[in-house]
Amino acid sequence: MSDTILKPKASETQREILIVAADVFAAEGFRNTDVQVIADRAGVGKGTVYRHFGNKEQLFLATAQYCMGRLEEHVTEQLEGYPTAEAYLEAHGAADVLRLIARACAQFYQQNPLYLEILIQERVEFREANDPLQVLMRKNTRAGLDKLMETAIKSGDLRKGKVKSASDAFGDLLYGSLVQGSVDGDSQRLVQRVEQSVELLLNGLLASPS
Amino acid sequence: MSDTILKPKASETQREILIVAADVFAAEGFRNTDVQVIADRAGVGKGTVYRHFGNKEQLFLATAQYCMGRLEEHVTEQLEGYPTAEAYLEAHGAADVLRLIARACAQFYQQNPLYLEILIQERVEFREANDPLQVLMRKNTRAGLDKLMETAIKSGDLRKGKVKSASDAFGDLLYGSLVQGSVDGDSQRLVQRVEQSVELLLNGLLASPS
Amino acid sequence: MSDTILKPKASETQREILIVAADVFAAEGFRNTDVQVIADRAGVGKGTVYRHFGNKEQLFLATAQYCMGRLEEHVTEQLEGYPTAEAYLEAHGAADVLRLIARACAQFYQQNPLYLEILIQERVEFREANDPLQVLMRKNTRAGLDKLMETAIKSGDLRKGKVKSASDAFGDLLYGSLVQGSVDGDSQRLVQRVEQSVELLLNGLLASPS
Amino acid sequence: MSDTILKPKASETQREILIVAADVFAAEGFRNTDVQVIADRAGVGKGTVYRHFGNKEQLFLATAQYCMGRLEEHVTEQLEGYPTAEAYLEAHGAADVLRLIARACAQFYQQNPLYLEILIQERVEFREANDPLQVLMRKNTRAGLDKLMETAIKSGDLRKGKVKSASDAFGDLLYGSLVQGSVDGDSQRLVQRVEQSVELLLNGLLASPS
DNA sequence: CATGAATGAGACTTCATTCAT
DNA sequence: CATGAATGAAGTCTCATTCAT
Repeated sequence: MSDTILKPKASETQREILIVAADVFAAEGFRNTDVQVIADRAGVGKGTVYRHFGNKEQLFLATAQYCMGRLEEHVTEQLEGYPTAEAYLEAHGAADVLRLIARACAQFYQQNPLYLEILIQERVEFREANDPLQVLMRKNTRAGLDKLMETAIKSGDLRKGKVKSASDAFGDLLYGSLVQGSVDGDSQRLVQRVEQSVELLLNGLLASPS
Repeated sequence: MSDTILKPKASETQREILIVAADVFAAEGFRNTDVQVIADRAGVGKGTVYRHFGNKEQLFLATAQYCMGRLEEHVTEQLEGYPTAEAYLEAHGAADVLRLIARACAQFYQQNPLYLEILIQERVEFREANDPLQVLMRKNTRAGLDKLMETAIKSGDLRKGKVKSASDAFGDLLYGSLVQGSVDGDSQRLVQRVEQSVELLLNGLLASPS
Repeated sequence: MSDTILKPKASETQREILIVAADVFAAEGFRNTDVQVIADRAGVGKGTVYRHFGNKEQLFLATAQYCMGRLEEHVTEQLEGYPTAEAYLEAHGAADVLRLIARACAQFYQQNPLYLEILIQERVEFREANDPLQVLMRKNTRAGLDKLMETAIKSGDLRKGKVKSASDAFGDLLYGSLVQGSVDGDSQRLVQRVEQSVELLLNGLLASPS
Repeated sequence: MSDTILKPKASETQREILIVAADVFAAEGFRNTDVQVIADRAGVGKGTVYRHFGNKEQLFLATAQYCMGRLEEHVTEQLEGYPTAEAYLEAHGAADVLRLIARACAQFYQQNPLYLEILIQERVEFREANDPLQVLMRKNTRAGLDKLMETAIKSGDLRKGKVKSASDAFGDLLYGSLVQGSVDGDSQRLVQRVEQSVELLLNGLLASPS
């Protein structure tokens, strides 16, 4: 009300709502979720939720964004002090940086299985939206991944070929492993599954590559 | 009144409803879909839909099953006369059978993009059901895939390693490519994307595999 | 189809339907009852039910009439050979004929508790109908009861007073005992309860009647 | 906006809904009643009705409870200043207290004929519920009635006999008279009918009691 | 700014009734 | 005469959103 500093009051409330919303959306699904439930668990009035996020859809998008942010933080933390994945690449080579990224994602979702639901649901519910979050996120993430692959191909670490195809293959394998891994119920072994899949992608399935 | 054959009327009606339902569910999403719309587009009363399928959920599950069946048919058709993928494997080797399966799936979903939505939605809406269709399908599909991989590893076509991991990697890459490929909007190039990804998985990303 | 005698075929089917209908209506209530269930349990098509009884309401009314008929039969059987209650009255006096009627009704509903539900439901569902069955039945039953009371008063068995009041009191006590007795759950002791109540009505509650 | 007292708003709205609901349920019957109609006549949205009462069944039960409460109030008012029926008994004797109770009930339902329908319907629709309102009410009402009868028997006012039987007879006669009295259409003479029936029960039908 | 009572459009589902076979 | 698939009106209940306090 009269904070001289920077009234983190509002954003504090927003954070709490988002944390609760992530749980509820993940557990119930977007359509199934009753905004009243989120308000109740967050200890605020339903009107407050609407005041902060406008409507249910924007609340979900904000929730997804929050989850993505948490994932990014976690991946960055795993870089062992290197400021960027690019820097890590130069130091440890292409294979290790891809291993690290994949493992970091798997760890995050193994620890926060519900957040994976958010990722999947956004795909279903907002596929037609002009700027579904994932598409936006992908532009960033993909740009980074493409640059990484490009560097790794130029350095000779990776086989020559289209950068885009390599990024696609890595990204799709990772996405597929995370989603299917969580479906198969062994969300406890998500890291292991992803690590093994990435290893196979790196080295190839064939005994005698062409 | 003057049908040559004797009324396969009931199952005929069911098929028509399922075909319409696949379109509507895919276009609108499960929760967004109004059963009335399916009934209207199928040219039947709403009660007829409920008479045949019990409720909206079972209608969706039947729709998903129908889509899966169509996919299986398509894949089988691609086997160039071989009765099973196993037979194809013996004749053409592991690499080609995996290429064929992946390409067949990609072709199918490139031709029927909406059916991919059904696949994805089932994952979201019925993740908690005891026997979501996908889980059941996976048991079959996976059993076949595992057997294929096992044979291919024993024959020396594929690198030695866990059968399960190879199946996971191939399945996850395929699933991820299909889903992400459709998201990225180039559902027109789904086949191309999947082919390139599978090629990379077969031969490995690394220039010098370990 | 070519019975020389009197094709009880149709009425046979009707009887079966009515017997089933009585059970279902009693168990589920009129509004809750699905005609399909009656058709199924009776082993006939739903169309057959409608062919015989026109609509659900008429089916219920026919069912109620059937139950009333069964009750009348039972009461008549209890008259120990006397053709009418009137005849029984002359032979045994007013007290015994009232006891007999009450006991016979109680016996019937104790043996067929479900039929009591039919009685009660008709009151609720068709209270506004021009000729609810009960009203019609009452005209007959009441006419008989009134005549009985009139005779008994003239003979000096019963206290002088309005015939109508005596009939009302007896009928209301009987109706109330049956309904409340079934509610209280001791439908096993319906006979006992009715007998005791009738006894009290006959002799009065007061130690010193005015 | 300028109410003198501070919004008993919620319970006020509830009361209004209940009053309307009593009318509609009584006039249409439970199954026949459309909640929308109640909402419209009460001048509120349908959601408001559901917000306050949960579902149609609970709304009906609340309505029945409200009616019972009104009846109790009315009976109490008739006690001419005596705090309880027990007190009235001591002052005026058994016969008069029973007359008073019966007359009070008859008066109430003669003035509010629709409420009688509620009483009857609850019996039909909720006969299987664990705690249909009537059963609960009966426990209270019956406990009071039993105590009254017990006192009256001990005092010598009433004939010796089972307390339970006396209560049953009085209660059943009253219930039967009210229900049948309303059926017979002379709801205008309900009081008269009940008074005469009770008089007969008190003094007995027989000219020469045993 | 927060609240939560009120709202009403919207969706699922049931079932009495019909009618072509 | 019997059948049961088809129909669609009708009714219950939910929940996103608003707004007066």
